[in-house]
Amino acid sequence: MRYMTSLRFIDVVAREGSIRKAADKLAITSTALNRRILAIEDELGQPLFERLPGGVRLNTAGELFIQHVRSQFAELARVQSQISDLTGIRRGHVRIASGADALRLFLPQAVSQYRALHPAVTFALQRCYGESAEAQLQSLDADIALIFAPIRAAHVHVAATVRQTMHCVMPDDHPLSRHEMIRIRDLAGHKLCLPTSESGIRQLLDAALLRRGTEIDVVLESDSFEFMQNYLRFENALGFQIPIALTDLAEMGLVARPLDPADVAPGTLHLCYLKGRVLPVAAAKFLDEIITSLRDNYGEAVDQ
Amino acid sequence: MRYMTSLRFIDVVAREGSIRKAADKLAITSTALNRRILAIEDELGQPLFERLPGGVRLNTAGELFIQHVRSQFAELARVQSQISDLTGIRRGHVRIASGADALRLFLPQAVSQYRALHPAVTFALQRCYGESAEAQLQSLDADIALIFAPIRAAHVHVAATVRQTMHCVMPDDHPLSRHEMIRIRDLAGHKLCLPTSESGIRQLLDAALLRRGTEIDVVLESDSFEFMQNYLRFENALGFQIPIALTDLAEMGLVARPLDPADVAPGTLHLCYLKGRVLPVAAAKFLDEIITSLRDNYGEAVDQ
DNA sequence: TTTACGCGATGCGTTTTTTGCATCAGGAAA
DNA sequence: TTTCCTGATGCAAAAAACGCATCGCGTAAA
Repeated sequence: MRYMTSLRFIDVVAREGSIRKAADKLAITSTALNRRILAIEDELGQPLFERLPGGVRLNTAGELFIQHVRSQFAELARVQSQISDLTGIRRGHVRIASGADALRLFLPQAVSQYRALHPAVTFALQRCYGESAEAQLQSLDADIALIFAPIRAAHVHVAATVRQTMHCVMPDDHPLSRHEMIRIRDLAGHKLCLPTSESGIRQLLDAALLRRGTEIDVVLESDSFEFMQNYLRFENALGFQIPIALTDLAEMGLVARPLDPADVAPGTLHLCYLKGRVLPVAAAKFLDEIITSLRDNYGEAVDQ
Repeated sequence: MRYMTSLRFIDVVAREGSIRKAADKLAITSTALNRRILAIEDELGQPLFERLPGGVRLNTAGELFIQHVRSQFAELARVQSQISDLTGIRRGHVRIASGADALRLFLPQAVSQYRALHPAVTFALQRCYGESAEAQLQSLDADIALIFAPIRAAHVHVAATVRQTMHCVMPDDHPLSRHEMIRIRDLAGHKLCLPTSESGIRQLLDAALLRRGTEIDVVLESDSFEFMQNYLRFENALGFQIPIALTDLAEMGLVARPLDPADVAPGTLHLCYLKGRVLPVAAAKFLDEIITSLRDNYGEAVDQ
């Protein structure tokens, strides 16, 4: 919307930390941008940015204002989406922050299914870990977050949760594949591939290993599930996954076996949005779809 | 704020129901205003107003949008107020919708007291009855409402309540002035001045009179408490008031006597704001002041 | 210490946008 | 039918935004 130009500009300047860089990004000259900002500061009666030798930075007033600006954008998107819905055509843009787990199979399916019904709705999917997902919800850069990690922030509303039992992934001829359920002590002596320490899976495993005092042999660490899953085929090693991320195992000659919940506490997948926020129609309806889908596919999704 | 010009214009057009009238009010030509509206409708992708032969009227999309626009104004005011507070000087504008009761003495005192501490805060006081007060909260034309009537709307948050026992006001030489407490049946045979039927006082009285089946002699009806109070001095009649509106009785040769609560149920004065709204600093702090003051002066104010 | 570089601020001429005037088209009421 | 109101539109003038060149200032490299 045209009348929000100045606000959009201010947002970019705040993100870039520099008027000149923001001007480049916005394809205008720095002088024009600078004057817009001066004009708004003038209207507000006080500066929003402190001028540093290397650029600008929001001051306290600026922090308050930028929060307001971002909520205005989110609100406008919501109203536009609501208005579009009046005509019968659902429009909108849904921004999702998700861990790599759900990005593998669950979200691609869910999004394509939704887009089949509502082709005018577009999506943006951002891969990220727990804390940054919460940050993105708060800065209104994401509408919905789906993360496998404990929720720390009080300003996040959890719309649904799903228990996920940790699974061990291995080539189907791996010795451990004969076990129906795997104990932590069984891992000793085997080669392990682990996600990096930001991952919720890794954190649960680390906690379990520490508790049991098991010595393990980590041969590979990666933040890419896809890489690890492919890697298992070449080196006869063990990977770890939660059910929502399990995909294409049979085709790749892999199998998954649950870890004994007594050893590794099942983690919880959280579906969240910013507390107090009214989501745009498109996002709200998509959220409903995911909740249903989680419940259908993984059992005990809990509306909250 | 300059960037909100178009939104302000749309708001006025919606209120006036006519582009030309709105243009007059805004001191621009109707063509300029018309084009701004067409531009916004164009950007939104659909009209906000239906064109009638006698003007324009919001359509469904317009209703949604205008609500968004008004909440943006309220939000901006809140942020501005919050920013001003950072500098130590509290600025802002507080809009209060109140019944005539509290406008007599309580609010004048409260406002002047607050302005003595914060001279940069300005006030607007709108006299109105229960339902319209609720409407003004919802349309964001008022920040705070103080009304002596039941709260009907679910979207209103009650910040505090005060019980108010109905009082009978009369010249100090009136025969009933010898009673410590007045029963409904005592009113028979006396001349009564009653508020109009929109008033909460009148509604409580009507209910009581109906229940007791008392025949009364209404000689005067008015929506002006000041007029009625002055009138009592000339015709030896009875008026009705709640404690918060009692003022200057002795100087005017008047006395007040409580009506028996068994006859006339005590009413409740409600201090409210729109549910879910975050008030500007100035309004929020003033609200706190009023709550304290109500509690100190009228006892049992209940924070909710 | 000097020099060079990057930053935001500002004066001035140019371009784009907005506004006002005159006018049109169409419905409602006299 | 006539009159009066409404919103919409073409065109010229006024206003705002923009880009260029340049300034002052602080940091960092020479």
